[in-house]
Amino acid sequence: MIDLKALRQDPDAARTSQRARGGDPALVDAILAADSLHRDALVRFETARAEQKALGKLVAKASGEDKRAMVAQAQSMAAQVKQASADLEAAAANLDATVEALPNLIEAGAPAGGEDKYVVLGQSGQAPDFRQAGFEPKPHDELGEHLGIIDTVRGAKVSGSRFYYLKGAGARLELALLGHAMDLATELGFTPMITPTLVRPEVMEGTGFLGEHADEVYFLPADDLYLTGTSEVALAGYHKDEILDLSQGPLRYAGWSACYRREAGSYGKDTKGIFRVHQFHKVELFAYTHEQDAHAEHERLLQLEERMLSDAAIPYRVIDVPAGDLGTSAARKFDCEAWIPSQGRFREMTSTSNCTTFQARRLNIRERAEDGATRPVATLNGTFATTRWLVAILENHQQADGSVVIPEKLRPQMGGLSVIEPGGSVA
RNA sequence: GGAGGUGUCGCCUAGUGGCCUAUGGCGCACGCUUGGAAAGCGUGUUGGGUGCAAGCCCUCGGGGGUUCGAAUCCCCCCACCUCCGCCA
Repeated sequence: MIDLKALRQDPDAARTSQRARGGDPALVDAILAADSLHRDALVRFETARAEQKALGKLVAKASGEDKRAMVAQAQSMAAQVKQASADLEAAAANLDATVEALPNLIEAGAPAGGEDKYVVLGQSGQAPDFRQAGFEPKPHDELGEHLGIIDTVRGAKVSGSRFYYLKGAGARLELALLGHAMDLATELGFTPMITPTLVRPEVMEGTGFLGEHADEVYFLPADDLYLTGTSEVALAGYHKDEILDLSQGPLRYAGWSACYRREAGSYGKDTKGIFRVHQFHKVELFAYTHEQDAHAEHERLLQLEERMLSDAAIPYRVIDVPAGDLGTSAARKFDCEAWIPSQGRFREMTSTSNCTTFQARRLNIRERAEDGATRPVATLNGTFATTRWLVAILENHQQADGSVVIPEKLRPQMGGLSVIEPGGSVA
């Protein structure tokens, strides 16, 4: 939800943002019109209600003939209030629906335009030169099968396509990766959290995942609960309807959870292996900050993601995601993309978004300003490690014989194992 | 899953249709007192929205309903507690 007050003061900023996203600037004028109608309806309702209250007090004191006359008067007043209330409700619903359609205002500096207008901000880590080593790199699914650590055939037998088993050293590698991510996040001042993955509709709605991502989401009608595609949902919902104290600095959480995605619009894309699956695990960083600190926090989240990618020895580049590809809540988004040797291109591993106050407004998460009034906080999120990273680790660290060297930082959590060999030891 | 109970302000609590503004206590804030403090005394104190402000509106777990008028009566939902059943 955008800031209506700011929109009234500077509608042009919103129009400009809409153009950068490839959206419709006329939406801004529709909101202003709906807002004005709502404000009028509010005044009418409040006036009628005040009158009714005053009259009620007189009725309470009156008796006999007086009272009967006044009750009659109060009855007609009640009808007026009812009408004003209905009008107000309609105006509010109309305003909500109109405002709902407007995505967050983009941050200055975000590239304008669609998906392909991304800007590469930097690159880090060395892509392995397999040609020089004298062999063709295998895709991760082949490596996984060869090593006996990824079983998509049985995954499909048991659960359908895009399901898999991680087995032996594969299971351990994921635990090591996510375990290391939790350790590092904790060391960096994030509170480790294991979050619910089933949430109520209002939480799903509030975090904005029922908008454009609605058909990506699993729903359990028997219980009226949604399966979350990221712990961002539970971490944002955590402080719903609360007034936070950020005087000691931002609230930072690292959420570990299973993630569920229907991948409805991706038939035929990334069908092999575990790159795009219905269920995976993820450690997500989440922060609540003052609105004015959000930009700095966003840069910090990006740095931390980069540090984690380095720990996992994954070569990557950073892109500034263009406005047209930001999603509803984000004002700015940076993705880290790993080099995937078998595909000869970079693929998304992390994504960090600055949602400014957009998400917090919907979820009614505020803080106390110096003058005692409340104001919305900013929320930010970023990927810290996921199952998908195994793809990058396996492919970039494969050797000619199909074995895979485990990144040094992950070895302690794998019992010191340094290489995954076919049918080899797990420890 | 079955039966019963509870939900009022930061905490405890009064309040079964109108009593000016939802009790009272604790806590908290400010003041008086004091060399300074404690105690004592006095004042203030549900929260939220909107407005420069005065003010106005909303708020008794949430949502509907009855009524001129609802914390109070009715319906639905939610959370918690007790007992029974089932279970990793």
